[in-house]
Amino acid sequence: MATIHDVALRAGVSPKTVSRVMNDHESVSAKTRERVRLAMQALDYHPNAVARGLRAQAAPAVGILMGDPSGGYQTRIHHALMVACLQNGRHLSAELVEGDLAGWQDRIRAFVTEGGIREMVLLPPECDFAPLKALLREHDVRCVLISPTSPDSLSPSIVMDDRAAAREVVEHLFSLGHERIGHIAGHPDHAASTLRRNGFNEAYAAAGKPRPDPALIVPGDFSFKGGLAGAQALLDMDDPPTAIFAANDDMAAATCMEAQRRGLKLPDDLSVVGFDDAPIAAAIWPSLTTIRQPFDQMTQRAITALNAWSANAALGKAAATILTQHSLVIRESTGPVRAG
Amino acid sequence: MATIHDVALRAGVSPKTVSRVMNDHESVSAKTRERVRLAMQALDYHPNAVARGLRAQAAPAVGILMGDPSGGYQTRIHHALMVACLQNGRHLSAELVEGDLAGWQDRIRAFVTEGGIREMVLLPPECDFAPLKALLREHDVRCVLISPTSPDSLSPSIVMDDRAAAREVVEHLFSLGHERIGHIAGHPDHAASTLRRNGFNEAYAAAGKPRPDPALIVPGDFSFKGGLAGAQALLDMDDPPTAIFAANDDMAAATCMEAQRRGLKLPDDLSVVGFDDAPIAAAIWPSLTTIRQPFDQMTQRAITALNAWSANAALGKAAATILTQHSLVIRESTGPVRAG
DNA sequence: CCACCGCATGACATCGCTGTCGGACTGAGC
DNA sequence: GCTCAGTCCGACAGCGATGTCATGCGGTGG
Repeated sequence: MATIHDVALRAGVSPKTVSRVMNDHESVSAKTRERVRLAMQALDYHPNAVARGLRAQAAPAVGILMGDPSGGYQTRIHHALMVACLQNGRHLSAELVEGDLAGWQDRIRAFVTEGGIREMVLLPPECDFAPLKALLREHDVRCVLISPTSPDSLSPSIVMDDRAAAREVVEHLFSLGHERIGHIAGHPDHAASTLRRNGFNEAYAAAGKPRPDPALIVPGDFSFKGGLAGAQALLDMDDPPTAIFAANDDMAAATCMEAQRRGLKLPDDLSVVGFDDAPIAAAIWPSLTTIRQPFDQMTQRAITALNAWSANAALGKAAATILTQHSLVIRESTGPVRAG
Repeated sequence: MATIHDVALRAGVSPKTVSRVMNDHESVSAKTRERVRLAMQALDYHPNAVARGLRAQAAPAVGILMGDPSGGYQTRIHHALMVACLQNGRHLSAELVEGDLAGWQDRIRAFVTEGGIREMVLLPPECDFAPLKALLREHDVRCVLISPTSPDSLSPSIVMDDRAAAREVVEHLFSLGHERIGHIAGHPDHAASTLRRNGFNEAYAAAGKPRPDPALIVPGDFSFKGGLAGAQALLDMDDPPTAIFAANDDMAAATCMEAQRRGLKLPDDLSVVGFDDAPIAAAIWPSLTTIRQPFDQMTQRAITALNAWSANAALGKAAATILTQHSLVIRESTGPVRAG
C-alpha cells in the first residue's frame, strides 16, 4: 500500500507538498502539482482515511443511530443517506440504539469518544430526545436532525409538516364522503404521533365540522401488532367508522388485514389510509393510500447541511430549518363511502 | 478528552503500561494495574479507536456491503449483525453497492484501502460474486460469507440448505393435497434462486411423482413487481395451479395481492408459500407460510468466525462451513386443496 | 547594492496508541 | 559478593497524514 511518503519520493518533493496537492491547498506551482498527480496515479495511491482521522481528531464518517428496523422508515432513510454520502465522498457509520436512553448513553459516548464521530444525523424518534441531544452537544458533535417535531435552535433540521399532511389525509376522506373516520395514533414516544393526531382533529375544524368523536381515536405504537389491536377496537364499535387513518403504513396494513379477516371488502366497506409510503404500502392488497416523504431530498439536504457546517463553523449558531414537501399518494385502499 | 498520556501521568506510570493494562498484556503487577484502572476511571478515559486503527493498520470496524434494501433480507441481516457486533465490542461499517460490479470496484477498493477495512461480511448476492471475492482477497481482506451458494474454500461460510427448504415447502403442499404447484423463481443473479428451483423439482422426484409441468415454473426477480407478473402468468393459465411457491416473501405477497384482485379466496382457492419470513410475511392477509432463517444465529456465528480468525491467523486456510437450521413456518396462506 | 516582500516548498513535530528493545530491580544460587 | 534469570516497566520510534514555522528564491523599490 503506497503512502504519501512513497508518492513524495517518486515525485521528488516532500510529503507535505503531496498533502497540499491532495487538499487543493495554498500555492503549489502547476508543474509540481502535475508531477505529484502523476506519481499518485502511477502508484495507485489512496490516502489513508484512518491516519487522516487521527490527525484531524475525527473519524472520517458521519454517525447515525439506528433502532428497530421494523416499519422500514429508518431503513429507507439509512439507504438514502448512504447514497447521499456516496455522492459527497463521505461515509456513514451506524450505531445501534435499542431500549431506553439510559442504556445507550455509555454506548453513544463510546461511539463519539472512541469512534471519533464528530458529525451525526439523528432520525425520529431519537431526534426529539433532549437528553440525547444534550449529550451529543456536550461532546461537540454536530447534529443534523431529520424530521424532528420541534426544530432545534442549535442543529439544522430537515422537517416535514406532519400536521398538514394529516389534514390532507382527512380532507381526502371528506371528499369521498366519509364523516366517521377512525384514527390509530402512533407511538407515544414519537412526537410525530401527536402532530398527526392534531392534524386529524384540525381537519374537522377547518372544514367547519363538529369535533370528531373522541372514541374514534385509539392508541397505537407504529407496529403491525399495535395496528391490529387498534383496528379491532375501532371495528368492534357499535357504530364503526367508514374510514380509518392509521399513523403509519404498518398499522394501516394491519387494519386492512383485520378488516379482511372480518370479511369486509376494501375499499367499499372501509377506506384505509397510512402514512410514510413504506414499501408495504404498495405491497398489499388493496394498495395503500398514504403520505410520501421525499427521503432522497431530505437526506441529500442533511449531508449538504453538514458540508456547509464544516465549511463554515459559524453556521451551527444559526441553525436552519429546511421544510420538505410531502405528497398524498392515492391508491386502492380509499374509495367513496358506501351509500346508506 | 483524556488520552493515554493523561492516564499515565495520573497513575504515575508510562503510557505503555497503561496500554498494557488495557490490552491485558504481559505482566503488570496487580498494584500497578489497579492504580491504572483507577486513573482511567477517574478521567473517564476511552481509548481512541482511530489512533488504534492507525497503529494497527486497520480500521476498527467490520465492513459490510449493502445493496438494494427492498425485500428486507439485507436489512434484517444488517440489524442482526449490528447486534452481534455490539455484543462482541466491534463496529460495522457499511458501503453501498448498487448496479454492476464494474461500478463498485473502485469504491470497494477505496473502502478497503482508504477506509482500512480488513474484515468483511458478505451477503447474497455479493457473496457469490467471484470477481468481488478475488478483489477482496487481493487486498487481504478477511471475508465471512453469509449464505453463499457454494461455500468458498478460502472464507468461512454460514450457509443454509435452500434446496432442502424448498423441498419441505413442496412436501407441505403435497400433504395438503396439492399436485399442481406453480413456482415463481428468484432473481437469476442470486444463486439461491437455482437451489430453490431445484429443490422444488426434487420434491416431485422424492415423492415418486412425475416431473412437474415446466410451464408451472415462471421467472421472477425477488421484487414485488416481478412477483405480480409471475402470479399473473400462472393464474392466466388454462389450468392454473392450486398452490404457488414463490422464491421469496415479496413475490408471495404479490401473488396474494394478484389473486385477491381476481376475486380468489385464500387459501381456499389458492395456497401461497413464500421464503425468508420477512416482516411482510406476517403483515399481510392471509399471513404467509414461509421458510424462516435464523438470522441472529447466522450473524452471531459470522462474528465469532471473524474473532476466531483474528485470534488465529491460520484459520483462514481451513475455512469452515457452518450450516444453520431453517424452519417451515405455517401460517394462513396455505390450506387443503379444494375438492373438485 | 541592500532591505524587504511574497511565493513555493521543506523540516519537524504531532495526533493517540503500541511494538521493540533494553534497563532496573528482585531474589536465588554459588 | 557476584552472576543470572525472571519480572516489571519505560524510552523510543513509528503508523500516515498535516499544521506550524522556517527557508530559499526571485523580484521590487529605494
